[in-house]
Amino acid sequence: MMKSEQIYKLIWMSRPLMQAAENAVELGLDGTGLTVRTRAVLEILYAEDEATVPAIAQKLEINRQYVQLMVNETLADNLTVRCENPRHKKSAIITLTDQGRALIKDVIGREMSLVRSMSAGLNTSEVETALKVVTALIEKLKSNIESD
Amino acid sequence: MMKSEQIYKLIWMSRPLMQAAENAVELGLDGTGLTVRTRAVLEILYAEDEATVPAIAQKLEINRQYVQLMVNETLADNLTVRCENPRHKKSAIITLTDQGRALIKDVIGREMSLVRSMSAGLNTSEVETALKVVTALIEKLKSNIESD
DNA sequence: CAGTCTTGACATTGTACATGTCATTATGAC
DNA sequence: GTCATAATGACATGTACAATGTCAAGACTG
Repeated sequence: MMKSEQIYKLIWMSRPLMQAAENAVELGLDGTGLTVRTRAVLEILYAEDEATVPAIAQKLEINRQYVQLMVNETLADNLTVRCENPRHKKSAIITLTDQGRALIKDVIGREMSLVRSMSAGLNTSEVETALKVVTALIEKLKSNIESD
Repeated sequence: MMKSEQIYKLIWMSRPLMQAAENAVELGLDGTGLTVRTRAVLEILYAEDEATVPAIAQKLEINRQYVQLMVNETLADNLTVRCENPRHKKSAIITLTDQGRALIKDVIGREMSLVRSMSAGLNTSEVETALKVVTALIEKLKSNIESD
């Protein structure tokens, strides 16, 4: 098979991969009250410590209005709180509550141990290469779209 | 970075990859009247020559009712036709019309040439490895889900 | 302080499906 | 053949994940 055919195939495998990944994540979220999307919000806050709604939207590359809805859910569930923003009185800084931090930490921990159990049969350099190739493909696809 | 962290990262890159890929495909579909989904139907028919609606649904791993809608669209646009099925009078075999075949051939051809232009900087063995790793991950994720 | 941006809130719309139901055949077991 | 069961197409309804538009309040810039 030619290289370009393999790349083509690889690109189209992104959908099954994503579906399988999200199904697996969803399973791990069972009982937590989280969805894949609210989980994504908590994950960002866990990594960044704090962020405004528009900042989260930029990270997730989806629009701020929808992120606002997701954040409002996490606020209602007491997983996050609004803190005063010294730079902008109307735009609150969102941070995790202790409860939220514990929850996302637990979720990510369980996901990581699942991944570890899947890592048998794959060696480090192969994974590294795969990561590099996929990163490059995303870059190339995006730049192709913008160049129109 | 540890191997499992890299795998974790790779898995989560499937969404941006898929989005970038579908955006690129959508761009290539501009003016054809096709959507990413009807394109998928035509692609299967191009590869398989013929298929019933339930068979297409199985390939796409989505439910037959939705596939029926997509197929009906392609029938309305004269890209496919219903042929008699000797094995089942009610379930027509769907095949491409000459118009449909020419269209999907052209679309795939343009996609392939785009991929070729992106393949610089990636060598064959790297792509091969990436394909192998991603395939393995999909397998592992799916079997994990089923084992519950 | 006038004009422009940013943010949050809310309403509307769209896409991509899943699910349920029904009538119409088909098929397989007897 | 007959009868139970399954497969198919058609249609209705529901849902998750958003995009888009609009507005008012507040913030920032010159």
